Amino acid sequence: MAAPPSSAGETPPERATGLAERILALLEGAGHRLTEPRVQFVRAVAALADKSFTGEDLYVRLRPTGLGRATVFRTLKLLHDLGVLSRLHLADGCQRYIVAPVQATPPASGHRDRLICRQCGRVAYLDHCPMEGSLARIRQSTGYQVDWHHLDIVGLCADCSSAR
Amino acid sequence: MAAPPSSAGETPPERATGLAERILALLEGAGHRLTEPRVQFVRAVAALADKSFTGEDLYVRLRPTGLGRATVFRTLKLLHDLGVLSRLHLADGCQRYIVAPVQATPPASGHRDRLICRQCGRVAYLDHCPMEGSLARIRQSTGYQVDWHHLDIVGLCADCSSAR
DNA sequence: GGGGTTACTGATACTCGGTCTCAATAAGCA
DNA sequence: TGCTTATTGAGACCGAGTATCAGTAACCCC
Repeated sequence: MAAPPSSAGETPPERATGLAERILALLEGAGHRLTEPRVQFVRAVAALADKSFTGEDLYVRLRPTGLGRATVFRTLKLLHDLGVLSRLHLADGCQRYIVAPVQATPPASGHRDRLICRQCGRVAYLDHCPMEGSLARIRQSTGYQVDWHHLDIVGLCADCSSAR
Repeated sequence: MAAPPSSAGETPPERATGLAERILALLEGAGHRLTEPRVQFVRAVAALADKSFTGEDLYVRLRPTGLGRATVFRTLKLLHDLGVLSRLHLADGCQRYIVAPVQATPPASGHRDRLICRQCGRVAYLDHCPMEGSLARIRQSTGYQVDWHHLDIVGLCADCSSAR
């Protein structure tokens, strides 16, 4: 169920540029240097915003520019630590990354539940956590003290389901 | 957050034996041979019921009996295909297995949501999916056609939280 | 019980996704 | 300009799991 390799449906250039600039500013603000390989990496990530991708996807995409494998995974980890990227864990065990949503006021629980399109890899976020009302009930019925939960919802986005 | 290697809190021998017999019967019923290594494997799995474990955990546990690495992963896959085991995907990306709950009447949606204890690895199941009521709302607000979802809830089980 | 067929086994090499190490390079600052 | 240090790419390595293959043993028929 990997996203198709074509660039159809990719983030429009002007939006990607804005996002890349924001990520680069964040990187610089955190005291990291803005090197050429990093700028290329961030641009590639921004072009894939709204979609999920693996480290390998990015490496294949960036290899022609001379970027090394270690650098790709290192920068992936750096952006994840900075909160720019977040990890998805799909049912097949495959790990993918997505650009985390930029929010003025993050939800109190510190997480956002995601919808992933199994066709194009696009990701959407839920405004409200469907679990919110259930946690007290779960604690009562199971005795478990819930620390956090992880919810991934997989389906077809509006575009992909209307394209069928 | 790996489960402690001690055998404290393990499934009681008489329950584990009953479970092992049921799994072996299922294996035989599906046309597979009941070899000595398989019986040992199934016993080890049954002793870990209610808990989650990795392939490596099982291999380490069974290695003294002479069971090979390939056989452990092969049998893990076999039991997973038969529906005896199911896979967990934790937030750290680590994959674990658990003995799937044996039910007279499986839920209509064909899945069960799980609670995992981060201390002892024990797994509990929710009777009702907390997502049930939300799916229509999600479809309306996002346009996504939901195929399936994956929910893992992590916390402390009653025993572990009272032991603190 | 004997023999043939074939599922199953353990050893080992391999794959895949990711990390670690290290010497070379380049960004940033005095 | 020169120094310090973060960053880089190459490549070895790691952990979890899979594929291959020759040997073994379970099962079935006689």
